[in-house]
Amino acid sequence: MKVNIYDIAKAANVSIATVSKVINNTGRISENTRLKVLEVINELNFKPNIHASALMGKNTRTIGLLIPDIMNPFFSELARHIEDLAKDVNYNVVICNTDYQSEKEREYVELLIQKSIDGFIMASGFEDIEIFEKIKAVNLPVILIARESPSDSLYSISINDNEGGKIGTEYLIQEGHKDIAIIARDIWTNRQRYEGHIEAMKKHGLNPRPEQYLANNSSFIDGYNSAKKLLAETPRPTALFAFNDLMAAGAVKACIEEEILIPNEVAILGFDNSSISEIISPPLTTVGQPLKDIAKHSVSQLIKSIELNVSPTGKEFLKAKIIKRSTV
Amino acid sequence: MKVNIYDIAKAANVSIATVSKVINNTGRISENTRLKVLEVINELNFKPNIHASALMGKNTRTIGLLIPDIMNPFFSELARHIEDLAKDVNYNVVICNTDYQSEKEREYVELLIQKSIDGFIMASGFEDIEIFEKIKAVNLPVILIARESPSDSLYSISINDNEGGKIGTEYLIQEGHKDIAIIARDIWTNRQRYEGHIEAMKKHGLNPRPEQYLANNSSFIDGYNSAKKLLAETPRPTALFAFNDLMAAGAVKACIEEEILIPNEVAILGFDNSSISEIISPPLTTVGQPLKDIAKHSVSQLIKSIELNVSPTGKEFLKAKIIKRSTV
DNA sequence: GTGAAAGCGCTAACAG
DNA sequence: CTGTTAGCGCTTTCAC
Repeated sequence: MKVNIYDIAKAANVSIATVSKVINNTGRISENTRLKVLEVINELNFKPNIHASALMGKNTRTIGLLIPDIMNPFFSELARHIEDLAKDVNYNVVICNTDYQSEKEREYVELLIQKSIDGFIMASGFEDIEIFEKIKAVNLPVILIARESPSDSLYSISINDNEGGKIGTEYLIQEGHKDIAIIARDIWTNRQRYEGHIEAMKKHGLNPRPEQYLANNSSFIDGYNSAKKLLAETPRPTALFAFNDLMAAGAVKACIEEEILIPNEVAILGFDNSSISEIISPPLTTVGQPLKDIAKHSVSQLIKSIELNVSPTGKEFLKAKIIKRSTV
Repeated sequence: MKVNIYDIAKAANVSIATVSKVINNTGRISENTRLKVLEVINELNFKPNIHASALMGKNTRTIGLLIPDIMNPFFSELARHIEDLAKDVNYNVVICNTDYQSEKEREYVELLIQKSIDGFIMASGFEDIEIFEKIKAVNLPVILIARESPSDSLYSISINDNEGGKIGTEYLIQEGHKDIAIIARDIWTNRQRYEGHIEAMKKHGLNPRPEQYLANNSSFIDGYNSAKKLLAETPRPTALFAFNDLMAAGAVKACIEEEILIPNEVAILGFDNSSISEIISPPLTTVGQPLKDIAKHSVSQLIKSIELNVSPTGKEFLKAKIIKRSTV
């Protein structure tokens, strides 16, 4: 029922080696037999068994995408673009939700290595560097995205998070805000952004607030809860800078509930420029990440690494910029 | 470097056949050697090569998930739950975005069949039934979700869309609305919902509006555009029933822009009860689909089919129900 | 209970 | 240019 390379060889009156060669475009084959074989392949609708070639060390044409949570619109957009791009070059992507948990990151990496996928695109927290050793050990390329590489031997493509925190804060200051509260959880990228925030505040002679990470998680409800706390404080901060759009959306909701006018009574600045920022009302002013570019660079870089069998290294930084809408 | 079954056999002083048996819990093995082998496996951190077993016809422990668009929160939630559930039983899921295009559906199915994944969960449009024949031909189980099975030989788990359209409309009527406009695009599920809507309208002696499918797509912006058109009509409909939450969110935005009060001047009813419905303001009243249950049933059913090698058939219907929030 | 050996479908020397 | 052959790492009879 399932047709294999022997069936093709027989039908084309050649050996399986010849068939293999035309499939892979290797060796030297006369145009005549090449055409003949191709014709038979087409006729019998033959698709080479990927597991057999994988056994021989060939690519599986699937890549792994590790993200914290596909329900966060920033990551679902990223995933969408990556999947589209991968499909264009005939790769599949298996998606893994890590919730920023090292344990899950480890499990997924091991599972995917066992399946000998061709490479990783990773957008999780990765506090645990040991994970990367595992991947290096099997010589698989990995691209870190939306998070600067923690090591020189890893290729990363992301914005400069420190600068992101800085330009967001500068913009808020420029709009007249002096008392800015941060809404975020404690993960690597946020620590960078926070530092940028502090630097900007100091540069302008302003005092950063003492609390740093009010939330234990990064979703809508965490943003909402953090904002509720912040809005109850006296003096009330005049601006809320959330380190992702989902949390910013939660803050917007908190303000609406408390009947606090945005942006007049409190300004809200998000981060990411994910689809949610245009969906909510008022639409969110946010520090935009070049999502599409991140996706594009990461898959083209990864595919290149896979097919040329080289390991990319270095850090690539893309520009974040303020996307002005209605909440600041 | 990579340890294989021979290494284990040698280290445990048994044959590879024995090792294979303890891995797969097949045949008869004395407790002693079983323990011994297990110990060695652990020590050497041996993971059987999946491609080799796949070649022998075993499972690959990966399933395919075909959805229209991961950026739609309904599907990203679905995907998240499915992925979590799959991970619990050590399965990976490869996600494919079809945009409701038969062409893409076909390509993905062929690609995934070639990779001999173990089964499909499909939530796309599938106007083209021929796709299912392809899957049947290789004897792979498939679960249709969020879309009633078009054929008796396919297992589907979904709400009854006709009823969903009906209860949404009934609710709107009960709240005093007589002029209800539909916001949707022309796909199978929406046709069912639309029929339910018509039936409910007629039952109450009301005239359904003539336009059916204003949108060519199902996203936020399509909902927004459709709503803009509808809001400009005279007489203006008093209620907008969008067939997904994202479009409903677009309608909400359109109303806010036009300074039309929700729900006093126009009511908006969504469909799905996806996360977006709580994020926007005012929060969306919607026809809720039991997303988690759909996810749970579909993966448990699929895994069962895979491991018992049976093909599920029949249609399973879950209940949709009105989730009251603030837009009606 | 355990092992020898055949073979899953393919690739890659190597020989001709 | 083409074919023979030896594996890749595993499962599965079938003897013992």
